[in-house]
Amino acid sequence: MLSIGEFSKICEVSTKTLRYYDEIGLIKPDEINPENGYRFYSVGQLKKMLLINRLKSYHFSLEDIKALLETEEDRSEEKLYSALSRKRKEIQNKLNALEYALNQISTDIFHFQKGISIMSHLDQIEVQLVETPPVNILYTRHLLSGDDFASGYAKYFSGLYEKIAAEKLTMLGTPMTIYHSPDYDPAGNDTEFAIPIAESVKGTRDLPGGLCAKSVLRGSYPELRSVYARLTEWIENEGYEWVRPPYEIYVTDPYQAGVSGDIVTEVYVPVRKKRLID
Amino acid sequence: MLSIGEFSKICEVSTKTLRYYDEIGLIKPDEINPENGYRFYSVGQLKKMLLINRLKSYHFSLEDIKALLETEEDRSEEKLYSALSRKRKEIQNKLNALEYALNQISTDIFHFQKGISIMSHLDQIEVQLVETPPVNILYTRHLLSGDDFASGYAKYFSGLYEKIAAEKLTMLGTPMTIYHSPDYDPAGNDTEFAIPIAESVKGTRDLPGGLCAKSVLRGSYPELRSVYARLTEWIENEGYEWVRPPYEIYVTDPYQAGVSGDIVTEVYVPVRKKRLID
DNA sequence: AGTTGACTTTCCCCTTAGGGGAAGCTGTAC
DNA sequence: GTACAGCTTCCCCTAAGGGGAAAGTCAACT
Repeated sequence: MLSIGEFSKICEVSTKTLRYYDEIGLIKPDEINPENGYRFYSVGQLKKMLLINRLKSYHFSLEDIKALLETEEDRSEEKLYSALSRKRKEIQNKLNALEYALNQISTDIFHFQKGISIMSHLDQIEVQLVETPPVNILYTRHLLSGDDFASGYAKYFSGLYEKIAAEKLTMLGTPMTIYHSPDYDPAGNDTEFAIPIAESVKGTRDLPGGLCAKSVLRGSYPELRSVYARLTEWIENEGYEWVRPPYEIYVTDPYQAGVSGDIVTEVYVPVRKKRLID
Repeated sequence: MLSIGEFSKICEVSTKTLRYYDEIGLIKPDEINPENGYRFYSVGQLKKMLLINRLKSYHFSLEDIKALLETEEDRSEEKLYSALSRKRKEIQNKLNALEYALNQISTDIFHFQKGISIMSHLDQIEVQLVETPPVNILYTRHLLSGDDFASGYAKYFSGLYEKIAAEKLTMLGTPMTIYHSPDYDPAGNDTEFAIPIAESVKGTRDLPGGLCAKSVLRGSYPELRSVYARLTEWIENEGYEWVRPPYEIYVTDPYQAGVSGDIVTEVYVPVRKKRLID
């Protein structure tokens, strides 16, 4: 039997943590002295504690770890296996995100050394005023949260493509997304996926044309925020105002373009001249 | 002027978040209608908000971001530059940790497919009972937290090496670490760095010899916990008990060995035969 | 036998960066 | 006039413990 201090030292887990794990039922000491309440752990529990530590290093939550460890013997192997496989994907995603951040911060540092201010790229974004024609679109509209944007994009557009193929419709342009939510909600945003087509069948609608402020982004999607910011600034400076939801046209298929610099996205904000208040 | 909803949509920041940032003083709306309390943001604030988002993606805390943005104009550039440089190192470290985790989880999954249980490597660790001679060590003892273990290791051992060189002392072995803390504390642990030498000068002491349970680790340091767990198990099974703090001997210099498999570490736990309670 | 210091116990408050939801007010579109 | 969308404040909740207080207990050393 090991006191909490000894157990703590061997596993490199603080006694605070051990008491907390006892409290939440993750790992309870094999024996508790009923007279003084002292916790005692068996050597057999060392292996369990190390497993907990390992799963923690894979970023499992304590709740998940508890559930995995409580699974009955006969099913535990496969359950752990599938959990690990899922976690590996998550780790890979985090790794990609960190690599993106590392790249960007390195670029920022490089720019600093050349005397370029950090947000100055925003002023370089060009805005045009264009008149767009109305267009008939095949659409599908869903609540979509920021996390599964990539998967939602893939799912809903491939649904539209299937329908186009099945009903032998005529595509007139590249896919686009229309943002209806009045504000940003991490839980989900009202998003319309659409493709311009020739035929007015069921599931299509008219996207009205009109005056738009337009910018073209050559780069990856996180940079879209800068484009919107610049468009908004331009719109205010030139005395226009937003009239309908903005939309994006994906000129290049993001699944075709490998390098992010190859991705071309057009951003449109429908506007009208603001009437001066007298 | 933009309402909180418009500002939220453009920057992809929830209105909850914007109110929170207002509350903590990170970014306050340029104008608040005194009659109804409605928040209004200027287009000029879009750039600031995007900068906040970017710094957030670099894992700066909101407090740090606030401090960076509040710095007076003339000093802000260099301050931001040094903060970015520090953060880049942090990101690199996180990236390395994630890569390690990805490697390990992949190994676990591979083992699963071959039917090898996840913690079974622990049972493979061999333990010997050895009699160690007393040895004279040059030492330095410090409180050291888990985070700066690597840097502390480098700092304190190079200090010892310098002294050995300066005083022309005779090294009798590779560096070692003795763990005095009775339990693990993330804030800092009582750790002694030592090198066996021939001369009994000031700054040396006698490390008593005696019976030890010993294991050899060929692998990276996170695996040490398994070694200690196995040693503890062995010690209890064989009827021994811990008598003094354990220590590790770094047979290979970790700065020389490139691949983690090349690193050899000996772990010693001083023990004595347990007297049976009659 | 007494005392000291190390070890353990419980208890309470604090952390980050907001999310969820209620209750109530306001602005605009029909 | 009346919906309803949008805005306000207010309060509670999160995950994984850390810090520290007050008090009880153990083992070792006088």
